[in-house]
Amino acid sequence: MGRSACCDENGLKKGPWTPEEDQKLVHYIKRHGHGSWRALPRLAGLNRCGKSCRLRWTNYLRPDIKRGKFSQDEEQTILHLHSVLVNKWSAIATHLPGRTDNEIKNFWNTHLKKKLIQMGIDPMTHQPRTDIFASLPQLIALANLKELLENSPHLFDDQALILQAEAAHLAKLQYMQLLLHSAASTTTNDDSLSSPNGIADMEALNLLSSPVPAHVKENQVIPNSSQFSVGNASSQQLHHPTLLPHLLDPQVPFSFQTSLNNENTEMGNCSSFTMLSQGDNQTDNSSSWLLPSPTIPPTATETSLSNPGDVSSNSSNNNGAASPYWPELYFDDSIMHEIS
DNA sequence: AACTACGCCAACCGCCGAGAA
DNA sequence: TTTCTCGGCGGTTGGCGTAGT
Repeated sequence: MGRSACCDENGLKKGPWTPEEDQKLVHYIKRHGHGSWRALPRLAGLNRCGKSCRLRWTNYLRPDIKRGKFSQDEEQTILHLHSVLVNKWSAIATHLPGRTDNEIKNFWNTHLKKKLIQMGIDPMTHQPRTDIFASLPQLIALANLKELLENSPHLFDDQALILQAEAAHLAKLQYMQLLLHSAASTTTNDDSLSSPNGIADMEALNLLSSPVPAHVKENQVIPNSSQFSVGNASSQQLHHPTLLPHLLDPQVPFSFQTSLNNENTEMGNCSSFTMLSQGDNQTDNSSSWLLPSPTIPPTATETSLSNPGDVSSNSSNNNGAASPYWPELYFDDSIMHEIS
């Protein structure tokens, strides 16, 4: 059970491989096979440890390695396999010919994990996150409306909507207050920020400062409208990954269009507005958000004393008990069906 | 143009299990 | 049974390139 001795040897070269070293390694393995990795460096004339040679060969020099960007199919495969196998990179790699475990691991850590976090999905469980951070992306999207309205007032003709965006912005501030309160009460005896979820939470916190994408201000339009509403108690809660990127991904342009078809809901009067996709000029099958009219916000004291669990329990409650002042997004069942 | 921050990814580190001595 | 070597694995690091200021 001892440690590999080769790593402890002194005088062996480390760091990036030179083309000459690559050539020596490839030439030797093509002629003799790798055989014993421990003996290989000496036989091949390399001043490296066997482990370094093995990694260089398996991760880079092997002739059957596929390089370049991951395809959509490969990405889906990784997501699926990771939901089953978790961080068993070598096992995942066996299902992706030409890809190494190292390459898949890097791709996961630099792309897919962040993508899932932005969608409000726990990258370890592949389930919607149920803690207070789970609804953060939605909240940010709402809060950013305020900036959108401020920067592009000509896009909107609904004074009530402006008030509602102001309310969403206030909610963002209160949410941050809650987070600070939560952090302050846990720093002394809690290592949540160093836990896997803590890291995700830190990344989620970074999203708080995400700006309104520039193209939004330019009133661009994107394909395929998406409809969802805010605060409609009878609708299905939004934890669907398909639409959030439209709100969060700067690569996905979108714009808004308001209309004054106020509706009475359990949340009070709602104004709808539409998220338009590129090339979508019609409003009959376009999509609307229903923003609840502002209500009296909880006081700072009430907010800071709130149990974060209350927020998440609201989030998981489809019976409409959610506080109107914690912005929550809901899908109508028909829309969920359309998406799926 | 210079500096900084950030993302990407090749390579390393340290642990583990299998199997040989 | 114990000890040791080896190959394999997942986590982490550090250097490089690029975007932003």
